[in-house]
Amino acid sequence: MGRAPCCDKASVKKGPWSPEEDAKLKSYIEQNGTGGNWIALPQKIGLKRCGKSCRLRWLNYLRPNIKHGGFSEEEDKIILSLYISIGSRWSIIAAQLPGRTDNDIKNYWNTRLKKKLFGKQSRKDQRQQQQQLMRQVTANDGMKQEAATGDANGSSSMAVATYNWHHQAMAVPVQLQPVPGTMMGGHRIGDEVDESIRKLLYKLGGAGPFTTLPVPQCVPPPMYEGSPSLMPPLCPEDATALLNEGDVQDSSVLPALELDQSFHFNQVKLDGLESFFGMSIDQSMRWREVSPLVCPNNTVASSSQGMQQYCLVDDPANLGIK
DNA sequence: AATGGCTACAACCGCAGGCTG
DNA sequence: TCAGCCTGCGGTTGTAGCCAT
Repeated sequence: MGRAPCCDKASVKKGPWSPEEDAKLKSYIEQNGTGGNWIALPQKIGLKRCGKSCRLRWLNYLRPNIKHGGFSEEEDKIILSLYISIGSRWSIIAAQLPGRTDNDIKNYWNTRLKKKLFGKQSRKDQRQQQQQLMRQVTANDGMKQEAATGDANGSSSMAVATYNWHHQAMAVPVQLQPVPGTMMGGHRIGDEVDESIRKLLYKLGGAGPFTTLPVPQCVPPPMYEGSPSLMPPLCPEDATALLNEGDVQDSSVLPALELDQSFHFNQVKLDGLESFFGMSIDQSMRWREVSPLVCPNNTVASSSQGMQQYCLVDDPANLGIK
């Protein structure tokens, strides 16, 4: 027996919302609330929409105080820090950015930030950077001259000034807001505790995202004539079995582990990280060794039991995670 | 001016988990 | 205890608009 569909797909409208539909939904929710039942809501207000669709439209677009586009560098840094720490938990990341929705952040990550991270900038970004650089250069006569002449290596100051986003991201420590509903210093943060977020944070790692997780003691595959092997790491059976378990299989649960393996076996990712951290990363380096570069507060540690802690860029206390 | 490719974003889809009867 | 319902989440898709050629 299959799952009952959330709505009759034949009779519901799909696609972009019209201003009239928006107005109907908005005014109804503002006056009456959702009534705790999204499925019944469209029928109540005469909308030929699926309840899920209404919910999404309200949460991502119609809700008051929603910001769209125009992500600041500070927001970039927060998103990046949290992505490195907890992976694609967009709802948690969104909770740190007032006015932003998980969908917005997810889209922003997929279209912009990921490309920055892996060294590919959109043409729009390139143009903006170019324009910004030109403004800087023209504002500074000396720099302007240098840009025109170039140095002995044939590179100009324009090249030297190439946007180094990852350095900027690392340079400024990110102060994050405590997540509502988490414990801090033995007491709750505020009375408006969001239990669901707290539960979610606990689920991330049992006692919290900063909990310890077993790390398979994998051996890198042999190198062939000095070239990195495409073979997967050689892991003990128990570690492999662990990796096949649902909890650990989810790459977003174990970002540090995933990155660790990626360092060895995915040249594309390696290149991206190398470019991101603005340094040369040796192929033989493991994430454990490199992660302090990502986690300047030494939030990564290995114990003698082969357990590894989550990589959190910021002090967990700043995240309201304990 | 036409067009093909790319980008950004809104919306959809399916799954997992919590709740309830 | 369990089946069904509902919500929330994350991944994916569709498409409008922009840009380069």
